[in-house]
Amino acid sequence: MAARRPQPAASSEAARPVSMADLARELGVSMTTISRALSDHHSIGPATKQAVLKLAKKLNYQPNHLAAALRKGRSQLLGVMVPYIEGRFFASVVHGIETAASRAGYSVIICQSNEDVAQERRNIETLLRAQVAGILVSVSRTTTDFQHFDKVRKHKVPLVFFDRVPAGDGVNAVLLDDRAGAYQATCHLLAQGCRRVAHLGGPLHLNIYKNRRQGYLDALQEYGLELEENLILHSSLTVDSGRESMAQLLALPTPPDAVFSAGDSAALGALQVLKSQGVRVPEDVALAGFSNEALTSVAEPNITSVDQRCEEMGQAAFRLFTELVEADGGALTPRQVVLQPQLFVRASSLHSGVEELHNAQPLA
Amino acid sequence: MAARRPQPAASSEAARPVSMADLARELGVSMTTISRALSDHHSIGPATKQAVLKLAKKLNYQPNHLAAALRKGRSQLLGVMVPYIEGRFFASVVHGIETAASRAGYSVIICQSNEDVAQERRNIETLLRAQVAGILVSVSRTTTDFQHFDKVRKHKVPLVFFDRVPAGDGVNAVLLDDRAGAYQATCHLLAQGCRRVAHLGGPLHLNIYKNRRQGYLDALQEYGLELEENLILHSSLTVDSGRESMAQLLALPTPPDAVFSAGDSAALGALQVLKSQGVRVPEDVALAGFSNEALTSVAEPNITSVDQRCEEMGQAAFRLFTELVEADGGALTPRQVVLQPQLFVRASSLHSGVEELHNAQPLA
DNA sequence: TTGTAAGCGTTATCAC
DNA sequence: GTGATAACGCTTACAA
Repeated sequence: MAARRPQPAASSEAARPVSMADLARELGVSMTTISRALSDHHSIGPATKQAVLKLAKKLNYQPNHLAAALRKGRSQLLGVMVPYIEGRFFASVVHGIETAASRAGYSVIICQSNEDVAQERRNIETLLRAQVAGILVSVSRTTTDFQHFDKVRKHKVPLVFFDRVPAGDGVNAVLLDDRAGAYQATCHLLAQGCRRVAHLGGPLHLNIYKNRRQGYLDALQEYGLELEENLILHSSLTVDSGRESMAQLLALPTPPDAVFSAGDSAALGALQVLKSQGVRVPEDVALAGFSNEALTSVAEPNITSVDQRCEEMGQAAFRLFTELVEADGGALTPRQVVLQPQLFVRASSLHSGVEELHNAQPLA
Repeated sequence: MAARRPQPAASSEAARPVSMADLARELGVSMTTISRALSDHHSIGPATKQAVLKLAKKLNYQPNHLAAALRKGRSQLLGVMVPYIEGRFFASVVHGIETAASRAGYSVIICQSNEDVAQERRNIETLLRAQVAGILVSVSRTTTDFQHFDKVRKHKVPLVFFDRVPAGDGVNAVLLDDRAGAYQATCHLLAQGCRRVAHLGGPLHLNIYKNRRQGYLDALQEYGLELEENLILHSSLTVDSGRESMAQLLALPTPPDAVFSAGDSAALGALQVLKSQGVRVPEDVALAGFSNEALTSVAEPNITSVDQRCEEMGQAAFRLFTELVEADGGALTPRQVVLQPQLFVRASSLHSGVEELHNAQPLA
């Protein structure tokens, strides 16, 4: 005799999970019959099918997905990689993905790159070894070289990027129209009568911040306003950098009458400084942020912000994945899905005399 | 000929992933040798080993975890189920688990029960079918019957509960000492000189809220104070219910001089009502919450709160799992790990004349 | 409608 | 130190 069970189970209890072979033996039929009965195949007698199902339930049979996946050459596992899972944005996107995936019979393997390319590379390897049916990824901040993703394509594993995507249009991706969101927010501030709108921007090597800045610029142009360089300040967009930037803006000979921040935390910092200096919000300075974080509804006044449609992004990413699966061999040209953000207008930007809005108004 | 490749690949490109057999054929050695070389087995010549490794790299060989798992009878997949992944608490716990797991070579499959027992049952089935090496779970709010978990034990799959655990001590679990956290927070309020401390509690059928209430009661007793029933209000602990409860408390003949809320959202609601009625916080009413959510540092004044050690909980849960794996057949008696919460004192509860604290003080 | 048997890619046992 | 080969549990082409 050659190979034996991995765990010979020195103890008395064998406790081996029941397999199709067990069911077949018990019922005196072939494994084929069992397989067909369980997978609802058409050529199977209703009587036999019932018998199999009944026995399966009785013996508490659990199909082994690993074995099926090995045989079929594809698993029901979906790899999802995000920079980190904490924080509203990625958690919500993952929620969206998981919900859609589980409905479609997929299980989600979650990985974090921790904003580290090396970790990102390792995760890709791990996912490929796990034989995932597809990979959905939002790239790390430190990723500039995308070779490790070529490997995914080489293995013919469907690959979808979301939110943070490599430059170029040779990839399948779901992203937010950051430019449009920023444009909407800035236009809203201008529509309130503000004419000196400042901008707190993020690092320009990231697409999202470049686009948000562009949306801001486009809005100014739409209103025929001159661009004032010293009203634009770039930073890491933390609460603290928002404070610093705001202090700087207030020190200008002619301070702004509105601020559009490319992030909510910086908007919060700005708000704190404004209040501490006795500047009224929104009367003296109107304020809008980006991301629609929970804090926007906690700060006083509530902060107007651009919602990123996190959950829809997750759903869209999964849908794109399923399309790739269905297209399979058919060389599908890479597709980019662009989601439209939604402006939530709150008290921090309303000049209309309304003191506070508890329920924010989404603006089409 | 019988069975053939699942995807005969009508197109010209076969693109089959390279297997051990391919390496063996190429090098003219047996598969055994390949396997040994790759898994760093002791009986293998250094020369052959190098040759194998080199060829593997050259042909871009990727081990198939599915096949290995099937053969070995155990995978490197870890099932994690939470009620939902959004929100600071569970996201952080999952972060902790994933970080520890990936370091140890495990991949994490994430599931959400959406607070629904039926979904929870389905998820358990899915995880078992995926042949996970273990399951880490925080049970849904609607779970009262725990039979589906018996199935996990029957399959000899290590099972660890965290935070929300079934009653009884027959399970492996990691939990927070909610009583101690509540006790600390209440004692802190009492130490500030407050003598009429109210309590906003959650649904008592949940252990965590029962324990937080108990901690509150213990603190009162410690200070020799009488329990006043009408200072205790139970609700769902949302922002709105916090508002309602606070309004009710302020309407009392003798309103409280402090409030300990079993949740941060309700504490925020209470704060809003206090401020709108011109009651000074903390001078007239001191305030403390539970969970140390991000909002506690956004609200003005910042809200004192009990931190739940989310990440440590994730790490502890994974560590408990590994212990179970190592103990294996050795019938290990179920173990409960209890984590100590940490009080973050902020401006909402400080009578010492300090107006605001930007950096919260953790209290041992 | 049912059965036979090959094969997915790996690991482990035995023999050399 | 190396090789031959069975086995893990499942799906499926083909035969009956």
